[in-house]
Amino acid sequence: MSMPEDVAQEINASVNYTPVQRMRHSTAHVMAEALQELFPGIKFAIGPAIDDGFYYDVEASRPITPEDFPAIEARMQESITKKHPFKQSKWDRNKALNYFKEHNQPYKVEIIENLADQEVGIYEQGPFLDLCRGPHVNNTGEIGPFKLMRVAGAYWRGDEHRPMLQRIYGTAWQKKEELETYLWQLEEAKKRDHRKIGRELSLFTFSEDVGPGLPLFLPRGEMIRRLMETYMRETQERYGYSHVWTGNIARVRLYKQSKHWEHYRDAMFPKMQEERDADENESLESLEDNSFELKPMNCPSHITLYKSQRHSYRELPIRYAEFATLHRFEKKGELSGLTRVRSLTQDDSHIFLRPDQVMDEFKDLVNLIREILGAYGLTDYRVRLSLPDLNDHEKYHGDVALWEQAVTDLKAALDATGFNYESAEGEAAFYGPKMDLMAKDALGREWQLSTIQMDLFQPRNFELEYIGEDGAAHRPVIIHRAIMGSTERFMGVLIEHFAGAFPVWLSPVQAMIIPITDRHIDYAMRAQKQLQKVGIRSEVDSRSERMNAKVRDAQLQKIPYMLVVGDKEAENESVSLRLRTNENVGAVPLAKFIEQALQISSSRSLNLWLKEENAAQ
RNA sequence: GCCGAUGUAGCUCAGUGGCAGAGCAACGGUUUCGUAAACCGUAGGUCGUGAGUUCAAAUCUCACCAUCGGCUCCA
Repeated sequence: MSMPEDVAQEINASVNYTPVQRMRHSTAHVMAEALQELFPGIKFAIGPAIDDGFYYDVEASRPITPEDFPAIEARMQESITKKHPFKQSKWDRNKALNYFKEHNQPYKVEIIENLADQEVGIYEQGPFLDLCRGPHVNNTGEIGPFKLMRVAGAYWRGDEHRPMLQRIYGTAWQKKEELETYLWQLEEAKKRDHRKIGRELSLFTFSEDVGPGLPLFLPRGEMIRRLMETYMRETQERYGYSHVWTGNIARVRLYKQSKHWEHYRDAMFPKMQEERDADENESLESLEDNSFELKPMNCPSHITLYKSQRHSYRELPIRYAEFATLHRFEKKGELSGLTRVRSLTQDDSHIFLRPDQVMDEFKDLVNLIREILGAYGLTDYRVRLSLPDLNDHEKYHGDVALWEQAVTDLKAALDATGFNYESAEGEAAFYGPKMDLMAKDALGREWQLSTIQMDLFQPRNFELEYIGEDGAAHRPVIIHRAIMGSTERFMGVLIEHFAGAFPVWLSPVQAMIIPITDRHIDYAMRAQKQLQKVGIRSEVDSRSERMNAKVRDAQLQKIPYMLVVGDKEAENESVSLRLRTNENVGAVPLAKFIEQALQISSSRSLNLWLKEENAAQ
C-alpha cells in the first residue's frame, strides 16, 4: 500500500500554506474544537485547507446535519473571541501514538504509524489538541469570516473499501466582503445551473420511466445539439476528417479483444444475451462472446473499419469521426444533469497514422481545438498530461521503449503549442498517454473538455498495418480524440457558460416577432415568412397578451432579437428591434435586419448586433 | 455503489396526525394595448412508489425509486 503518503502529504503540504490557506486550516482546527465539545467521543481524520475554505473528516456517533451548523458555528465563534493561541510542539512518536490511542483517535494513530519521522508535530489551541504539521495563525482571533457549507460522505483515504467518514465543508476568507462575494458567486452559479435553465428554456428533460441519466431533448434542445454537431462536422471536414457510422451495439467478443471488457466491464450496461442455454457444442464463454453490448466507446468499431481494407502509407493519416451515441453504465450516485449521463454522444475520432506523423497531427489537433472552443468564447485553457507509471506493469502492458518514445513525443508536441501543462504520473489510460484540456467558463470555473490520447496498445493488439514505401507491412499509431467531449456534457457547459443566452447562431429561436395588437399579426406573419426564407429561426407571438408581457416572456426565454411590429412598422416594412440585453435599437428596415442578423448568425459571431458606426449606411 | 439531505399541481413552494393549498403557467371569456407581468373565471394532485402503525397518515415507521450535495470511478 502506498496510500499513506497521501495523508502524510496532507500534513506536509501545510508547510507551504499561503496566509489564507493557513487561516483556513486553522479554521478547520477551530471547527474540530467545537465538534469535540458538541459531539463527545468524535474521531478526527484529516482537516486540510482547500480552494475556498476547509473541511474536516470525522466519525461521530450520529450523523451531523446542516441543522447542527448554527450550534457548531456559535461554538467556533466563542473560541475565536477567546483568542486561544496556537501552541506548537514536537512529540516523540511513541508519546503521540500512546496519547492518540488513549484518546481513542484511531485515524490519528494510523497517520502517525505511516509517518517515518521520530518526532511528530502537535498543535494545541485552548482545549483542543491535534496532530498537525502546521503552520497556523498565531491565535484563534485571527480567523476570518467563515461559514459552514455542507456535510458529505467521504471514504477514509478515498478508498471505497474503508470506512465512510463525514466530511464537513466550510468556507473561510480574510475579509467579510470576500466571503460575501464568494456566496454571491455561488448564487450566480446556481442561477446558471443547466438543469434549471434546461427546464426554463424547454431544452431537455428526464423521466423516471425512461431511466436515470438518459436525457430527452425537446425541439429547442435538439436544435442546439444539431447546430453544435453541424459546426463540428463542418470544421473537422476542413481538417481532413471523414465521418463514419458504426451503429449502437456490438458483440461482447469485440470488447474482449480490445481489453475494454477487462478494464471497464463494470461501467458497461449488462450484456444482451439470447434466451437460450449453451448447447452441448457451445461453451458458456462462447455464449457470452456472442452476446451483445451497447456500445460504450467507438474505438473497437473504428479499428474494425480500418481493418476492413488494406491501407497504403500514402493514405495516412486516416481520420474517422463519428457522433454515435454511446452508453455507459455510470454508478447511480454520480449521475448529474447533462454533465454526467448514461447515454452520451461523443464527438469522437480515431486517427490512424504513421509514427512520423504524430507531431504534425498533434499540432493540427491543437489548432482544431482552439478553433472550435474559441467559437464559443472558451479561450482560457489549462492542460493536464497524463503519463504512465512505468513500474505498474499490471496497468501498462507493452513495450517500455514505445511508451517512453510516446511520452517524449507528446511532451515535445505540447511544448511547441505554448500551452501551460502539468504532468500526472500513473494517470494514463491503459493503452497510452493522454492530454486533457480544461477550459475556463465565463464564471472562471474549469471544465474538462477536450482530450487527445495516444494509443500504443490497440494497433498491436488488433494487428493493424499499413503498407509502407518499402512494400512491407508497418504498424500505425492511433490517436483518440474528442474536442467537445460529448454533445450532452458540452451543451450543459455552454448553458452555464452563456447562462442560457446563447450566441445568435446557436439560439433555437433567434427572433421573436411581437405584434402590438391583433391587427398587426398579418404583417408579423409576412415578416416571419421572409426570415424563414433565409433561414433565420423566428416565431410570432400572437397571443392575446399586452406587448409588455410578450417582451417580458421573450426576454426570459433569452431570445436574441425581439421585433416589435405595429402600425408604423407595417407601413414602411420595418421592425422595431430590441435586444435581449435590454437595448432598444429602434426602427430598422426589415431587409436590413435580415441582412445583419444573417451575417452575425452565419459568421457565428458572439456579438448580438453591430454598433451604429459599423452598421449605419 | 457508499454517506447525508430532499421528493406535495407543468414550475416555485406552503401545509408536521383530523376536509390537499397559494402564486405563476394552462384553458375559457373580456381587453387590442408601443418595449420586462391587463382583468375575470375554469380546470388541474392515487402528496415519488409499496407496505406497516393508527379510529384517522402528505405528516409517524420500514423498504424501494428518483433527485441534490459529496466520496469513488471515468475508455
